[in-house]
Amino acid sequence: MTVAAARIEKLTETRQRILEAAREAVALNGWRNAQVAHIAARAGVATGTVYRYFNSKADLYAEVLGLVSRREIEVVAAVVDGDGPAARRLVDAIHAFARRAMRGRRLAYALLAEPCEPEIDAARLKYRAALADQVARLIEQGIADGEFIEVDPRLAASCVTGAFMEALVGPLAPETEPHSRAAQTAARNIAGLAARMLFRQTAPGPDSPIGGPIP
Amino acid sequence: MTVAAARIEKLTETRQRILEAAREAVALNGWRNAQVAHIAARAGVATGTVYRYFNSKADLYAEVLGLVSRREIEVVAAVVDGDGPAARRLVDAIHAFARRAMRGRRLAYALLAEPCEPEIDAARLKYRAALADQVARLIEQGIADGEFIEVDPRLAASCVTGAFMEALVGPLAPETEPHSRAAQTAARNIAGLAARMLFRQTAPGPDSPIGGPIP
DNA sequence: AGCTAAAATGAATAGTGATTCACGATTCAT
DNA sequence: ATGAATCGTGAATCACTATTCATTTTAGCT
Repeated sequence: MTVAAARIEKLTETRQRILEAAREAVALNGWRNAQVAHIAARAGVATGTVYRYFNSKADLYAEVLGLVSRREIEVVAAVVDGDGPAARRLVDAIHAFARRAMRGRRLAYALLAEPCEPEIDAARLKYRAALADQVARLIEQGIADGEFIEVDPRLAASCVTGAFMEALVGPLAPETEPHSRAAQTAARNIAGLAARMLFRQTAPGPDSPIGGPIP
Repeated sequence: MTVAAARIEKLTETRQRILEAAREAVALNGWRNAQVAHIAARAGVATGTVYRYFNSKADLYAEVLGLVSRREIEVVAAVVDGDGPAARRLVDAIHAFARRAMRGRRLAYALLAEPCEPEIDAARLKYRAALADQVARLIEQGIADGEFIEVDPRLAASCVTGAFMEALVGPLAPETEPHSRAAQTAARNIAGLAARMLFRQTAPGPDSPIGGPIP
C-alpha cells in the first residue's frame, strides 16, 4: 500500500501546488493575472492539468478563497468568543483583522474589494457574509449586555464592516508600509472609530487608544 | 444658421440618446448588459455609431458615471455647505444620500459596489473619492468646531462612507421596498450610526432619530 | 520487457465582446 | 443640381481566455 499511498500523495501535492499558485498569483497582482494558463505555468503544469483537479476556474478560486478566508474568520471568531466587555472585544476583533489585512494588502484588496468576474465574486460574498456574521454576533451580545445602543444587529454589522473594510483596503485607502508606525496608528484608529458607532458612552475603556490626537 | 443649428442639435440628440441608453441599461441590470452592442440597439443606432461619438466604451461610461454622480455629489455638497452644527449636517448629508440611493438601488449598486471591468472602475473611483471628499470637508469643520473627536479627517471620511455605502448598497444589504417604512427607518438608522463614529458625546441633537428602538 | 490505465500535455476550439472600416446614405454650400 | 464632407451601418476583425480532447508520457504490474 505504500506505493499507492505515494501516488495519492503526489496527486494531492500537485493539487496543492495549483491552489498555492493561484493564491500567490492573486496576492501578487490581483485578479488581473488569475488566468488559468498563468496559474498552470506558475504551478509547473499544463493548462489542461488544472481541469483534472478542478471542474472550472470558478471552482478553483472558490476553494482558494475558502482556504484563505477560513483563517481570517477564525481569528476574528476567536476574539469575538473571548472574554471581556463586548466593546473591548469589538475593537480588538477589528484591530486583529486590520493588522492582518495590512500585511498581504494586495490579497486583502482582491478578497474584499477588487472587481472580478461574477462567478468568482459569488464565492467572495461568502467571506464577507461570514465576517459580517461574526460582527453581528458580537453586537448582539453587546446589546444584550447593555454596552451598545439598541439597533438592528445586522444593519449595524454592515456599517461596522463597511467602515473598516473601506478604510483598510478600499480603493481610496492610502498605501502604508505594513510595519510602519503610521500603519499601526491607522489600524488602531480604524478599529476605534468603527466600534465607536455602537458605544453607549463616548468614554472608552481605561487604556483604549480611541480618540487620541491626530497622528 | 438655423439649418446648421438643427444639424448640430440632431447630433447632440443622438449622443444624448446613447448616453441615456447606457444609463438605463446599467440602472436596469448593472454592468451585465453594458455591452456596446446592447447600448447601441437600445439607443436605436448601429454599434459602429457609438464609436462616432465616443472613443471607447470606457469613455462612454466615464461620461455616464460623471453625469449621474455629479447630481448626487451636488446634493451632498449642498447639505455639507448648509447651516447648523456639523453633527447635524453629517447625519443629514448621509440621510439625503441614503434616501436617493434607495430609489435607483440597482444603479447605486452598480455605481458604488458592483464589480466591473477595471477601465470603467477607474471612472467609478472618482465618484467615491468625490463623495469621501465632501465628507472629509465636513469632518474637518466638525473637528474645528469641537463637535467631533480629533482624528485624521481622511481616515474618518473613509470609515463613514464605507459604513453607509456598505449598509446601503453593499452586496449583503437587504432588499427593501424604496418607499416602505422599513426602508425609511433603515436610512435613518444608517445615517445615525455612521455619524455616531465621530460624535464627542452620545446624546444627539434635540429631535434626532439616532439610537431609537429596534424597528 | 511488454502491457495497461492513469495522468499530463498543449494545440485547437469556442464563446464573448470591443473595435474597425469599407461602403452607402445624407446633408449642405455652392 | 452637384460633389465634398459628414454620418450611419453592421459585418468582419481582433483580442482574450476558458475549456476540451486527441495524443503522449508515466508508473505500476505481471
